[in-house]
Amino acid sequence: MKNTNKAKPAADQVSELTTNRLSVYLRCLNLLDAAGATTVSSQVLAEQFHLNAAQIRKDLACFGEFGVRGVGYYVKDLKRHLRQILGLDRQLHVAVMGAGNLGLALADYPGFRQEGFAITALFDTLSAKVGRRSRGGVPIYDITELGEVIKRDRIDIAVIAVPADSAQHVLNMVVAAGVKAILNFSPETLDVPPGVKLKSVDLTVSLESLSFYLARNEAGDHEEAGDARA
Amino acid sequence: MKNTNKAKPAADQVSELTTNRLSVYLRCLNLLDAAGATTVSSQVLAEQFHLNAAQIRKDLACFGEFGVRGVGYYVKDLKRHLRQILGLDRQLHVAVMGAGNLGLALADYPGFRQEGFAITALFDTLSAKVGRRSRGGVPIYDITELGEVIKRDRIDIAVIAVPADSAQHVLNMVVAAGVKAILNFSPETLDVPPGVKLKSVDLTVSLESLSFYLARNEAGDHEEAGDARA
DNA sequence: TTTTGTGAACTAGTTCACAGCT
DNA sequence: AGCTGTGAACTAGTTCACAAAA
Repeated sequence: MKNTNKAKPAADQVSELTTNRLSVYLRCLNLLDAAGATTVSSQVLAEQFHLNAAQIRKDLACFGEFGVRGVGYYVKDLKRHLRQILGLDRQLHVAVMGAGNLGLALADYPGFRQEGFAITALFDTLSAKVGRRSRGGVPIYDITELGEVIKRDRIDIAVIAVPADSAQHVLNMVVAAGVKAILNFSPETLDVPPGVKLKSVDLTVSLESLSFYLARNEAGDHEEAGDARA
Repeated sequence: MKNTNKAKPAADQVSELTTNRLSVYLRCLNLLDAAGATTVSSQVLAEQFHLNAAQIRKDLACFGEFGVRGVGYYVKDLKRHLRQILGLDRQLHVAVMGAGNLGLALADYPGFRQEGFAITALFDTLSAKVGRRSRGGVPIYDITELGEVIKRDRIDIAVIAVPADSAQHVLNMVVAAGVKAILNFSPETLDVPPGVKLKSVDLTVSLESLSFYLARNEAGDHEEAGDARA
């Protein structure tokens, strides 16, 4: 019954919600480690962000038995395991498509570099931008050089930050160049071939959901906001 | 049983997943309207983005009966309803906290202006930035002017794009100034008082979930990628 | 006939509660 | 005693399938 050191049997079918939380756990462990903690219980971890202790244990249980009963989890140990599970134990190379405001900001975003991602290339079609660099020093290439640069820099992940009307076209290009994982910021429903993972961040949807909340709560403003019932 | 023209009985308890989809529906309807379509069925709408027709009907049913049996939905009509439900029938004022790369990019992001949001203020602590403007013309104020400007510009939504270590502090300030809805881009677990809505976009988590996918699929590369089983 | 609106069935995700290690 | 790992119970979300309306 002991798993023979690799991953657990059911590990193929891990939900996206779980993997997102693993990222969050890792971030918290980095903090705890920096603060000098050697062990942490799921209880304490759960209180930090507003989460349930059983959920944390279940999430981790998908990948092995990392805890020690009566003690909790060894911070450094669990950190290492999470990094390995998330594939952060080697450097991943990232390219950003579109050197507009958003593309340039993402290319220089410190949060990406921090966890071991290397953003090594920006792409654009505007010849005025090609050949220059982002403030942080990421070179801007012409989109026609895509295939070549992606091979050379061994790009693992492409970030799409181009206008909506060219998003699908650009996606097709990076897929053709062999990229298997894409983070999309354009507000479009994009099609990807099987075997390629697409994750979308929709900024407009996020803002509009706040607008929805405000519209609802102004209507029922006489009620105590936040948890009005019936 | 007919709802008396306003919202449906159970409309208070609408899930976030549903409201996010409403945004997406609206975007699609804008496209259809521009393309000259007068009606659309849930079936057709569902095929556009990869979604289920029953789900679209259920989502809409939370707010009323907008469809016509045998016909579908009148595009202009449904569009107007969705705009009203999402609170986009009036202009919402947005302030961006943090005039770094990301804050400046968000302040000028065209997708926000498009659906009727007005980004009217940026805030920062660096005196070198204060008094200047973003490329798109949004003025940068000192954070000490926060309360005053938020009142004057009637800010409805604050976007947090400051470094992680000052995120909670900045959040407290905008809440104290009376803002009831916050879009957070910092990678922190933030606390908000009841009655304030916080929505977080975590860029690092998004990238790391792609990393996880890649790590998994390289391990089992012999298998047909995308839906490998057992 | 076509397509909505919706109860019923199903699937996924979360929380509880406790046996079993340390 | 303390805390993990996990089946069982529960809750939320999705899809099916069909009666009722145009």
